Amino acid sequence: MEFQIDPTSRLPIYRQLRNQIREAVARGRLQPGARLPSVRELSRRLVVNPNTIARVYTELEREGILHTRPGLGVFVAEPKSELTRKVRRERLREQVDQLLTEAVHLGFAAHEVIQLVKERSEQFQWPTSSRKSP
Amino acid sequence: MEFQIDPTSRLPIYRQLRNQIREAVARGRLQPGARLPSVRELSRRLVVNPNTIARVYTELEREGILHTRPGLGVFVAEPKSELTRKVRRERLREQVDQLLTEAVHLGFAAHEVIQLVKERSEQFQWPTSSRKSP
Amino acid sequence: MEFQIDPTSRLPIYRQLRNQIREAVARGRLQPGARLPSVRELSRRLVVNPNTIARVYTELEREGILHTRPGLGVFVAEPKSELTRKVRRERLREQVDQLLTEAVHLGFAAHEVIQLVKERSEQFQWPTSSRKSP
Amino acid sequence: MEFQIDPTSRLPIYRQLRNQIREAVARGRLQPGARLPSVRELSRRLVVNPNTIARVYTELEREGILHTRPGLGVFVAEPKSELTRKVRRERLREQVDQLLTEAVHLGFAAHEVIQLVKERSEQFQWPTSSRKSP
DNA sequence: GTGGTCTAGACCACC
DNA sequence: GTGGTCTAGACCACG
Repeated sequence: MEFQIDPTSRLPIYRQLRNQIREAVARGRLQPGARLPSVRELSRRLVVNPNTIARVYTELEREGILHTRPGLGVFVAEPKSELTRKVRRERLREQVDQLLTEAVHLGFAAHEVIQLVKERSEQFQWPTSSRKSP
Repeated sequence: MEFQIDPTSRLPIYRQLRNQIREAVARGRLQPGARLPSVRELSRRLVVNPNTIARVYTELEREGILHTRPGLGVFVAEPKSELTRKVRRERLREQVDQLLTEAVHLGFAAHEVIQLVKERSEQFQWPTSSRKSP
Repeated sequence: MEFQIDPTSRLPIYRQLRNQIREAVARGRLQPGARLPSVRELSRRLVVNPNTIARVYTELEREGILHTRPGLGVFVAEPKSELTRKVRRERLREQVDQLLTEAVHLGFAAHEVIQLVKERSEQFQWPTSSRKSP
Repeated sequence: MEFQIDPTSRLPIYRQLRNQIREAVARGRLQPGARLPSVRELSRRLVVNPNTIARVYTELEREGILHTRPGLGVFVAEPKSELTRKVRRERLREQVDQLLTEAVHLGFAAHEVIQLVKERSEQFQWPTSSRKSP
């Protein structure tokens, strides 16, 4: 996996990296069980303080996306969602409204947005029916 | 227009207000030419520092969403996007990928996301200009 | 609120503090809306690095127990649980089994444990029926 | 006895195994006098470093739960607690408060916790000694 | 080797 | 004033 940090971005480094890992997992480019670079290695590679990398890994572990095996490294966790259906639904709705707001201001038409969502969704790895979710 | 500040949100006040105005415009609840409350009035109504309100108006003016007519007030601007099609398309794609990433981690299926986008899009006011689909 | 750190404990400082805040909230000694000491103040009081205090506050915010109002301080959040009933049940069961294991090894009888749970439970602030939980 | 190591757990291996043995003894699934697998054998079975197994046995021996008879193997010790009633009581109280704190934050009611403690307690093997209730 | 914790001190955004 | 982010560098626990 290639991760990239833009130091000129107003988005904090740890958020940039966190987003990239989240997306890589969602696309299936990082499969469950895959090992991520060690804190120290990624720190050297991105020229970022090890604490910052560790923070990203810790946060993603608390989100249930990664898991740490002490002494061995950090790995992609099996997907699971422990949140209520209601909460999950609400979060999704917020994201959708945010997308639509942006789309209107960018001057797109509704059908263009829907079309793009359909296209891009093919590049993501959607949960199978056996997925553990409420 | 009723704006609401949620003090329990981790989102800064000025971002909450900015988002609400952006969304109100995108939904057509604030039409081009509509006058917004004065900085002083909104400041009183929301119990928020006037500097914070002024900052929001300034930022939205820089984005081309609002327009200040000195001595008269702040108004919703005519929609226009000075960005090239390529840049706008790229921004939309980023937003879509972000939505899809979130959706996967929340455990939704692709068709559920598409369905929700369709539903919610009916509540927004899409441009009527001569813009064509890609 | 009086918080106390035992530097000789094998439990990390941030965990000690985190547990104390969690318990204070659960007992109702810290009510929703109450303001906690600022990072810097608590840092001085406990002679602990500000980063360590900030870490505790951040973690408890992500657990939904505290919330931060930038520039104003950190406050106790309204109680809510976004987890599935199943997950919550499972977590409780684990805690109970852990307690019972400990009790057996300490040489207590079952009725003594149950009696103590009843007694101590009166000192905690249990959710009301209107509590938002799945 | 079947012991299981969950490599996805954030709990160190030696803690997982230690907890499982403690719990098995408390439930009576490992009776006093029972022989545990040798370090070497358990190491092979769980695919875990022998040092890690040895560490667990050593710790549990220090706790008085296991007893090593050189050349013969490791055995479950007779239950005894050398702690004063006061210390034991205090430890139990801490565990109970920890459970109740967790329960409140998970959104349970007091009677639900008490009910679960009663239910689960039937699966444990309580001391039959002459100890009396307080 | 791995990650986890803590300190010290800097700079920024928010109100 | 408040919290948020980042760096540098130390020490410990784990396997």
